[in-house]
Amino acid sequence: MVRTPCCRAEGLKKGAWTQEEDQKLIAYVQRHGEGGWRTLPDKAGLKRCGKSCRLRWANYLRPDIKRGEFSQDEEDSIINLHAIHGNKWSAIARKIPRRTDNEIKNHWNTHIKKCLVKKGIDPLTHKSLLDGAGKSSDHSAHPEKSSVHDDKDDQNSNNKKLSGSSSARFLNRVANRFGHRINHNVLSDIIGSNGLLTSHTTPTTSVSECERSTSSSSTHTSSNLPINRSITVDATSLSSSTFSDSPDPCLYEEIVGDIEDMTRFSSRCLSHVLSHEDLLMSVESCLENTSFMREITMIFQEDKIETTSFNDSYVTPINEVDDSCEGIDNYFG
DNA sequence: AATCCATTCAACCGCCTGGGT
DNA sequence: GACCCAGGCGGTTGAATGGAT
Repeated sequence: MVRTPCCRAEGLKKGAWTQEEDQKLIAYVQRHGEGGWRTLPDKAGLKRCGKSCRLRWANYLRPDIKRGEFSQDEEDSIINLHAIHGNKWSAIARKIPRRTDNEIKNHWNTHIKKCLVKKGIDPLTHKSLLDGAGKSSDHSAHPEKSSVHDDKDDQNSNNKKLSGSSSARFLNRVANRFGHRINHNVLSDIIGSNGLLTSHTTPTTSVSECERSTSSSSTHTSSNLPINRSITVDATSLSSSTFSDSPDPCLYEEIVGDIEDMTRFSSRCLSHVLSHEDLLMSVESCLENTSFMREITMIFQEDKIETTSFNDSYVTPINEVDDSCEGIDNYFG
């Protein structure tokens, strides 16, 4: 059977919508509601593709759409959400009231991206472009400008200790996933550490500042590590096709039960990972564009684990690594 | 005034996903 | 399970616009 095309090619209008077309579409949707886009053009007397109608309505004609310039708060939110979701514009749009994904996407590409670059921040990874310099990205220089995930209270409340067993479980899963790519000794050393970990969340770079000032960026500095790094987890942009192997059923229940601990652990652990030059070399391909973190997040997603708490702590500053993570610290010297 | 160039953003395109059968 | 369909999504395009020369 031949699949019917989404719209008849012949006689369909393209390009900018006229006022008359808009009125027809608005009138039809108001009368019949949204949906049935494929048949809508005929019924509404429009010579447009159904997709085009849906897009026009969703991005322009819907009454609850706010147009015009983005506020500082909105831009901040977009940057923060982009750090979490990546280019998942619809996911971002859902959290920015009255803005469409298309509008946000455009604004990102035309304004925000440039601002971040101007500030020396990689818009893809949200990491400093001046990686290794550790100078202009001193977070402490602009503590008041940290608008994202600046939840110290959460930090405190999350500061409960991790059991070594949950750490091991998590890393077992990580090892299963990445064993083919990462030196096994590294992970086994970490697993063997049974390190007690605490969570740390940190603010990311202020978004709104980019337009006001380009004098400095506000990522984190480490007093004891040469390179400033923050970890950005793109939880939703992960492709489910990344992994073909199924979750380990033996570990599943325990992992679900320990998710909070594990998210904290993974965040801390990977801070170490990302802060260590030698390991960086060995897993260079994994770390490209923080794909390593993304894929680890994927483990949680695959297990249908609520990622809220993980997202809340998606950035972990290197300088907040505490001494309780003995095994990892020992490994990294 | 004419031309060129950069920027913006509405709209399009192709692919993917989920639901129904 | 295979297939179809509708809707949704992200990337890209290109017309419109404005500034620079």
